[in-house]
Amino acid sequence: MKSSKKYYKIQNFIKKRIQKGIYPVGTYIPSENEICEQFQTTRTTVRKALDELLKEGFIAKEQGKGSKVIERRKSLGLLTVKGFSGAIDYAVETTLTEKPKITQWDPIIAFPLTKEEKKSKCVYFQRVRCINNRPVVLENNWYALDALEVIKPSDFIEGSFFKTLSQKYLIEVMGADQELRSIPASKKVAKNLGLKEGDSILHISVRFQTSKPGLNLYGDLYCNTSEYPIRNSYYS
Amino acid sequence: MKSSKKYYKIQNFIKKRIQKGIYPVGTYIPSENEICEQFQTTRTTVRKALDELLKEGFIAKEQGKGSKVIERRKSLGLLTVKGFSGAIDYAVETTLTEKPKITQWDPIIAFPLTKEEKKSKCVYFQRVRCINNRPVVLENNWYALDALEVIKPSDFIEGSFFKTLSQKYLIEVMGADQELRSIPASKKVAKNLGLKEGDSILHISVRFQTSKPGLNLYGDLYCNTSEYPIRNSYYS
DNA sequence: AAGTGGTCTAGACCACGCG
DNA sequence: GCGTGGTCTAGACCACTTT
Repeated sequence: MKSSKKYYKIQNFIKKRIQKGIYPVGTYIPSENEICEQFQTTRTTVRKALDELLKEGFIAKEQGKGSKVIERRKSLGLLTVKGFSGAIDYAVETTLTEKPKITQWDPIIAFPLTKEEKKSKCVYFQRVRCINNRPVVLENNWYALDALEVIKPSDFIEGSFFKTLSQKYLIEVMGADQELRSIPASKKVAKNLGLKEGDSILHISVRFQTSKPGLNLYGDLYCNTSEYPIRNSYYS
Repeated sequence: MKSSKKYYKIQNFIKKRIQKGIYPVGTYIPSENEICEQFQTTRTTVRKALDELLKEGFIAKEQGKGSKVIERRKSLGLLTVKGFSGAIDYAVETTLTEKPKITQWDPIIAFPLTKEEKKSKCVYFQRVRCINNRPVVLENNWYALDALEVIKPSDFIEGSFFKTLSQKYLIEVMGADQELRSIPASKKVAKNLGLKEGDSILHISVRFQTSKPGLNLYGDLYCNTSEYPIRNSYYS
């Protein structure tokens, strides 16, 4: 039951300190030798722990210098607006257009809910992402109330739900499934995005899995891609 | 000057044998101890080599059994038609509508070409992907002639360019960048996909990076997502 | 020169799958 | 019981960055 692996303990110890901001982004964590001493172990074990943190995207290793805390990579493959996390940065502003509230599950959700989720009420909120003061993405989100309390509007960190999860609840996004469709805009969505009814927009249904058992975040996004395409990257 | 790392040699040795089919998919590669003996080294080094192959998606480890050769994961995040690599499998048939031929670079390519690519002529081909005999995706592809000879139509393995690259040339796809836009169908594209002009379709611009230096594959895809959405998944 | 991470050795014991 | 991969020890030397 208890994972008594030494490298796992080290890995979690450091991860928690990163999440809590004790090792802030951009700084270096203690050297491998220092960690060895602290945990009374050998470099092989410490390196295994750091390798895991590397895979999870918490640190980057720099030979001759140390292991640097990095911004966790873009919520793991979340499709991003072009430039959002790239070199040419557009200023993306997020507005909370519907504050988190308890409601029923919306049948529009494209993924099957778990038994536990079906039994639970859900929390819903809506955001609009703007670039240059023009709305580009309309985003609806749901999660199970049984898995996480209703988040307060003031808790959104820079409009980001994931940053809130990570920094306030120590929960990380572990993976995502997405479905993409090109559709004509409905009257309602068109109004929200400043478009005409029938204009081509991108509809994304997404399910994010988190490190907290039972907590999935479901999303329903409408994107105006005419000016800012949606982009994503992969590497191995 | 020791030219290369031991684990790297082992890694490449095994990778080549997998690519060549000496270790077919589904079989087990030699045990760690056997590899140790063969290369006169220790398990630490062998395990480092196997860890790399694991990351690259060539093998899966099974405790108590061995390391099994697996189907390389879905071209690394290539967006796939729903069900294509999932449980409910649609039969996707690929038709080569334009055979590979030497031509000029098309300005529609959404990514900047490298200096070497600009100097080179390029190879172009076009395919249509059908489900239930109905066209769903129209796909244009380009690559630099200087980086790879003109591939023969008969060399396409199950309509797949990537399988051809892997099995015939031992080249693997290492990563991809994509841009997605929702657009109204042009007359030409509409005709190819059996749609009306102006219908909403998904336009994907993609650049695949390969393990062969200088070889990138550029793609320009038009997808009818009304019936079969495009899907992708991530995990960490 | 000192400190960091990268590679490697030569062992050990454990957990798991299977006959 | 045996072979497999998983974890771990206690060292060594190298390549790289900084002082």
